[in-house]
Amino acid sequence: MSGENIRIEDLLKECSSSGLRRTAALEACLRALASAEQPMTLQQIAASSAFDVSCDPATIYRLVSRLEERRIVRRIGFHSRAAHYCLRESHHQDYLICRDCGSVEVLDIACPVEHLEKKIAQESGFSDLEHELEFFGRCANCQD
Amino acid sequence: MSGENIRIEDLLKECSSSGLRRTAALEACLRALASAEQPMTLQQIAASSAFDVSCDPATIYRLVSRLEERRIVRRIGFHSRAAHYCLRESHHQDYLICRDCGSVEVLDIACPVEHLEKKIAQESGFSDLEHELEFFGRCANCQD
DNA sequence: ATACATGCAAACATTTTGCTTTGGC
DNA sequence: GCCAAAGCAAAATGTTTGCATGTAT
Repeated sequence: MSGENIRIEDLLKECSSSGLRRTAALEACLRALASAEQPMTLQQIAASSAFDVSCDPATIYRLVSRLEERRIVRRIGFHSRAAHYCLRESHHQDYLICRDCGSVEVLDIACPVEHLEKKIAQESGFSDLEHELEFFGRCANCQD
Repeated sequence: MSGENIRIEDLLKECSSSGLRRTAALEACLRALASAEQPMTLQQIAASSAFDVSCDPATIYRLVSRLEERRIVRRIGFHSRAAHYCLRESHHQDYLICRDCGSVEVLDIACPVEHLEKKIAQESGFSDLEHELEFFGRCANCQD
């Protein structure tokens, strides 16, 4: 777990140097996100066992928004009503989602889209390009 | 425009044979979707000039839901609060979205993910797999 | 001491449902 | 005539903002 702690510490430093204050809610938020195996909704963050302070939903909303602006977290759409968030890992992840039960699996594949990104950036004039790739289907459990 | 009409007619036949009734709202809905160059929200469908009857938002919601179940339309997440929908074209489309102004461009690229889909289906046990690929960035106009 | 962060409450946008009436088959 | 579709209204859900108070720097 000390590796985890170091990771949180690094993230907190990044937050501080980008102007955020080191509050209990911020730490809890980062811990929750770091401990998750999948992208989480704001509700899931609040309910996470790693989120050990009580705080208002609006606070989590604002925290995660600030983290997103600073590109410390990444927002992911999926198809649920609520947005999902995850720490922006060094390597990009794609997802496999069940249309019926909503389960999410991380696809740790070599994403075939990376090289396209540069080409699209050039042709379109867009900057700061990134992509989101999801596969939707029906999982084994839901096929009956 | 007669090509368009034939296309709508085909879609209506498909709807009928899958149990939907041919109502004015259904026709208007299909026309709106067929005339759009981009995926639309339910509101945009209602506001489309091709949507020439007045009808309740709940009706459009239910219509589009039925069309989605029948896989006549495809739902797309983007990152806006409202879901977007488009007719399920024969060929798959990917998108380029501006994080700032929300503009959407259709990327008519040869999508490099198609072949992955089968592999993922096999390994995961998922069925009816399809994917969604979006690029997010900042468009030329918003870079200042 | 000064901003930034939080809690609380309320507004908002969109989706979703229940129930009655209408209209396609 | 029967059952699906539409209209209307209301609930549910999740996001977003305003303002007073608290707290990290």
